Amino acid sequence: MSSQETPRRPTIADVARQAGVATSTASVVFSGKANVATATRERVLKAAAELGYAGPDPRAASLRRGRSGIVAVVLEGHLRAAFLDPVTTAMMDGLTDGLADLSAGILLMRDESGEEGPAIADAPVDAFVLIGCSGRTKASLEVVLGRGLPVVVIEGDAGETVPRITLDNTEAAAQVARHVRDLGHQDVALVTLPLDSERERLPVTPERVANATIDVAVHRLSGTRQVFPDAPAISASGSLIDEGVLVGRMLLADAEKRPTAIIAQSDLLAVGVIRAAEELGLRVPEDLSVAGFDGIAVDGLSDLTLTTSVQPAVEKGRAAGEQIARMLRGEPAVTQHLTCVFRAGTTTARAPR
Amino acid sequence: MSSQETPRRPTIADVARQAGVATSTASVVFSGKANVATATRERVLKAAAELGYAGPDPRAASLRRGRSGIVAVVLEGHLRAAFLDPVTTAMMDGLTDGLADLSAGILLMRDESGEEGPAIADAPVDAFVLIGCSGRTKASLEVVLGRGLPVVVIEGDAGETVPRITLDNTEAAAQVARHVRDLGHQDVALVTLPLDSERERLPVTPERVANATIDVAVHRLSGTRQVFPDAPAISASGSLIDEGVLVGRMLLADAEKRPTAIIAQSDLLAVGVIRAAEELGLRVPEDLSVAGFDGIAVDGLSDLTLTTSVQPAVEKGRAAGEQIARMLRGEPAVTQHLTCVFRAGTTTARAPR
DNA sequence: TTGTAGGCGTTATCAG
DNA sequence: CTGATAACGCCTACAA
Repeated sequence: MSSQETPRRPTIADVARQAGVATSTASVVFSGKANVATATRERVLKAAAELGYAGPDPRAASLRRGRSGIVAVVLEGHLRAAFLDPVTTAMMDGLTDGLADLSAGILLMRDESGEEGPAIADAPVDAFVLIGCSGRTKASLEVVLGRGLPVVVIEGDAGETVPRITLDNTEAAAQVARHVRDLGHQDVALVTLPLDSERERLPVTPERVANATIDVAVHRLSGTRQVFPDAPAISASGSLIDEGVLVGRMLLADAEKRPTAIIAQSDLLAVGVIRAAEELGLRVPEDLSVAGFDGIAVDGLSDLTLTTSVQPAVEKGRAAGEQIARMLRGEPAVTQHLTCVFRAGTTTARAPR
Repeated sequence: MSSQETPRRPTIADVARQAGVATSTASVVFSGKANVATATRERVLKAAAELGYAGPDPRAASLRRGRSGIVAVVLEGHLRAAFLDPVTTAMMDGLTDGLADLSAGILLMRDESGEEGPAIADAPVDAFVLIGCSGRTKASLEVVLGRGLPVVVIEGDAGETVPRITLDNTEAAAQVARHVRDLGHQDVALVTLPLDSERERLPVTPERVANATIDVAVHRLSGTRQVFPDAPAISASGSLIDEGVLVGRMLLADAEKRPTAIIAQSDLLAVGVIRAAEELGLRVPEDLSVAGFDGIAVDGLSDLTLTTSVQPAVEKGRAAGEQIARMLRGEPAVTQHLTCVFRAGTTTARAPR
C-alpha cells in the first residue's frame, strides 16, 4: 500500500488528518486567531513537521481573506533611474515604515505604456502608490481606479478625488531664492530639473515652461521666479551630479557675465555645479554661491554644507503608507500637504562686489 | 425590484450571466486562451463594462494557476542602504530584464531577523532571489527552502545545493594588484569593504579577517594579498565616497610613510580616496596611484578614468533572473560563475621614485 | 464554439 | 475549545 505516489505538496487538510483534528483546528493553530489547547497545537505542529508542511499557502489565504498583503509602488521610467535618486529611495524607506502596521510587502512596478505585460492591470495587490503622476502615469491611474483599489498619489497631478501627498514646492523654492536675494545677489542663474519626458539640456524658455509636464520642476521654477523673474535658466536632463557639472560649465563659461549665485532644483545638481566651479578655480561660496533643493545627504561633498530646502522625503513615503493603511481599514483617506524646511548652509554667502 | 443591494464587486460569473453566456466562456474571453466568436466576445466585454468588472481577480487566478507572477528579492539591511549602492541598482536592472519573459513583478523585502512581520515566510511569491547571503540571510534561506520555492543566491555562501551567481572576486582583485605591482609600486595600502555587520572603520587585522562574515570583502582582500601580503589595510564602514575620503585621509596622513598607491575594494571608495588626495595637494596619478573595483559609472569623477576591475553587475541580475525563469519552467538551474574584466584607467601610473 | 462541474487551499461562521 | 461546512473567484477538462 505504500506505493501511493504523492508528489504534491501537503495541504493543511493533510496535516489535520495526520494529527487527527479538523482542518479548521489546524488552520487556527497556524493563524493564531483563536486559542487552541496546548496539547492539540503540539500535535498539529508535529504532524506538520513530519509531512514537511511549511505553513498555509499564501495564495489560498489571499483569496480567502481578500487581501494579499502587497502594495504596489508604481514608478515612472526605468527602475534603475528611480533608485538612482536619493529622494526616491528615502521615500521608499518611509513607505516601508508607514506600511509597517500592515506588514505589507512592496511590489515595484513601472508604468510602461501597457502594450506588453499586463502588470498593473492584474497584479495581486491590495493598493497602489503612484509616484509623480505626469502624463502616462495618468493612464495608470485610470486602470487602478477601474480596479477599485485604494490608491495614493505622491506629488502628482491626479485631481481632487484622489488622495494625494503634496509638497509646497513653490513656496519652498521662493524661500531659497529670498535667502539668496537677501545676501545681495542680483546676477543669479538657475538649473532646473527636466521639464518633460524629453529631458533635454536646454535653456528654459517661456514656451518650454508652458508645455512642461513635470510639475515639480514647474512649481519650483515659479517659486524662484517670484524673486528672480528674469534669471536665466537651463534645464538639466536628470537629477545627477554629472548633469550639474555640465550645466554648471555652461552657466559659468563666460567669465564676463558670470552669475554670482546659482540656484539648482536638486542637491545633486547643486553639487555638480560646485564641482564645475571648482574646476574653473572659483571658490564656493566666496566667488560663487550655490543653493540646492531636497536636503538629502549628498555623498561626496566632504566639508561644505549645502544651502537648500529640506524636503520631508521619508515623511512623504510614510504619509502615503499611512493613508493606504487607513483606506484598507475602510477609513477615508485624506490628501496631505507637507512642507519643506529651509536650511542655510555654507555654500552661500554675501555677493562679491 | 431595483432595491437589490449588491455592494460586492462583480465576479466573472456575474458578467457571464449578464452577457447570457457560460462563465467558462467569459473566462476565456479574458484569458484569451481559446478562440471565441467575435460577437460573443463583444457581448461579454459589454457586460463587463456595464457591471464595472475590471478583469479576473488576480488572487483567485493565482490560486487556481498556482502562480502569482511575483518574485521576491531579499536584500540585506535597509532598502535605502541597498539602493545607495550602484552595483545593487545595476543588478536590479538586470534582474528586471532577466525576469522579463515571465513578466513577473518584483517584491522587495529585507531579511529582518523575523520577530515582527511574517514577511518572507508567507509572501505570495513564486520564487526568491537572495542577495549577499551572509549570516542572517542564511536564516532566510532556510525558510525559503522550507517552503520549497525556487531560489537563487547572488554572491553568497549558500552551499553547493543552491543555485548561485558568483563572481571571481579573488582573481579579479589579484589582477588589479598585479597591475599596480607591475607599475613598480611597493608601498601600497588597501581600503576594504566592511568585513562584518559591525561595519567599523578600523585597521584590518588577521583576527578581524578570520571573523569576517562578508565574503566579498574577504575574497577581494585575499586576492590582493596574494600580491601584497603585507600591505596595511583599513576597512571602511560602507561603500561610500565619503567613507573613502575618511579612510583616505587616515592612510595619507603621515607624509613620511605615505603609500605610493592605494587599492580600494570599490569604486566609490576609490573616488573618495582620490578626493582625499586632492585635499592634500597630491596629484593622481603622478603622486599617488588609486585603483578601485566594480567598474560602475561613478557620478562626479569628471575627467579621470578609474583603474578598476569591471564586474558584470547588470549581468549578475540578468543571470539570476534567467535561472529563476528556468526553475519555474521546471528545468534544473545551475550555478553561474561570472568574471570581472580588468580595466586600466588614468588613475594609476608608474611609481614615483 | 459553448456549457457543466469540480476543485485550487484556506479561513470564517456557527454549532456543539 | 473543537469540528463540520460553506464560500473565496476563477480555471480547465470534459461533454454537448
